[in-house]
Amino acid sequence: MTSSAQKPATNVQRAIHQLRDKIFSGELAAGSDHLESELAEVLSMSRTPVREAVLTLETQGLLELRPRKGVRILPISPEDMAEVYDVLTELESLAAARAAAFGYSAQELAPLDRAIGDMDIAIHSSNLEDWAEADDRFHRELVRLGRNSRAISIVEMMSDQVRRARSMTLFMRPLPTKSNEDHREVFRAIMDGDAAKARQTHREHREHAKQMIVELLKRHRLRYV
Amino acid sequence: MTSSAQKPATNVQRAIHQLRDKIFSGELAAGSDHLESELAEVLSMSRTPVREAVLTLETQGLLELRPRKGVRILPISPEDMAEVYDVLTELESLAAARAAAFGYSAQELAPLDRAIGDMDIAIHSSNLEDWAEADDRFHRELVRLGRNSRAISIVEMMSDQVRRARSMTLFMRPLPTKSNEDHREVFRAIMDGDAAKARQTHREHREHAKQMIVELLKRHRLRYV
DNA sequence: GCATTTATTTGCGTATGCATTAATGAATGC
DNA sequence: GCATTCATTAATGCATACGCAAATAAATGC
Repeated sequence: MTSSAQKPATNVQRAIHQLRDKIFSGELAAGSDHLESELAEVLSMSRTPVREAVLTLETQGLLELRPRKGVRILPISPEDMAEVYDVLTELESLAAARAAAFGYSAQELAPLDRAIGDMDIAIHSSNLEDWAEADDRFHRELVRLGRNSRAISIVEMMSDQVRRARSMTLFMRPLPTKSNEDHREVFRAIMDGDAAKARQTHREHREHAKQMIVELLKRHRLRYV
Repeated sequence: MTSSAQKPATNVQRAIHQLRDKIFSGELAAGSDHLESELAEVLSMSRTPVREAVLTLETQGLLELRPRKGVRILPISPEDMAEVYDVLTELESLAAARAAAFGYSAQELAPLDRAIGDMDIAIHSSNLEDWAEADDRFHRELVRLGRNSRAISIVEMMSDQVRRARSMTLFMRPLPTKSNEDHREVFRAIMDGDAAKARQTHREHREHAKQMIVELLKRHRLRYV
């Protein structure tokens, strides 16, 4: 569920996909270094497509190329996460405002509503994985409704980082009950076509989330690094 | 002045640099298609580094890879520019707010002030190129002061697009006298540490700019495409 | 022993060649 | 004359090979 989908036709795409999976699963641990040739062997293809994949992943902020020292899977510091969240906050809030302004029908907003419902269910059954999945869905759908392809792809990149950080800290966080009230409020503002409120409400929601996860990451770092 | 700087050590970097220049100068025209081998010949290097450069430029939104049809230099539609400006607006406004909150000293804000002064001078001598250069400088410095490396690099990409659009429409626009009043107001808010005002003022500034350039692009398209 | 120089290894950047497959044009049937 | 199939062309995706330069190890001088 971590990366997009389909059957990758080319080796470069396969490499991107598989490397992403390995990064998200932790098989390629944050902070670890890997030679191009090593990755090529693991993926059983030549260095060429691996190199190209790695270049792409570098621009996506998942890893870093350090000539002669291999590619380094980027760790996520609290400072990084603060940056990521600030960017996310701005672009998602923009999307919320625009979504409200577009005046979508209830039907068009159904996926959003459904995601909120699913989060409720997950919270009641204390299923954090399900909650995280539905939360992702909510945010992705929200940005999609903002209809800005550049914002969409930037947010996607930032969300990747959030997902990585969350996977390290999911077990540490309290049940996000308050969070879903926020979602409902954003949803209502969009339904009502209140752009300013949608923007502001969502901004506050993300600012809380930021504070929390940055805090968790700091604690996490203290314990493990 | 279009791309960053230094002496590129590797061919990939040279390729990126030179291709960027050719795109910005119009030597590689928006909408035109080019084979990898063709570009390789022009840059007098093999296809390998060109391919890698092209992959990078694709993620930067300057061109598009269309297998078997060559790489297409992306044209800039008014719709694209609206997207670009919306993203820019959010991230720059964030930077303005943060800059204000950081409480920079007058000395630290000097480059900003200088850029504003240079714009004044350029406007009085009706030198649009100089004005554009100083305007870029102002915005780049502003974002830098926001101290968010992700926002900085995203804004850089978006600014590239703006610069391309501007180079097509610079001669069509009125002298941006009002624009510099905006800059001054943003500057003052930052000096005063008024984050909310800095954010809001800058947002409005960018929204005006967006409206104007999108309008110009529409006219431009009508005339030339 | 320690520092400095020299030798060796090895990873990367780039060039080159080939197989695949999409696009183009020719040829055939209707 | 038009559509469909087949052959041809050619651009790409990838594998492979190689030289260079950085990093490491070895050797030499002190």
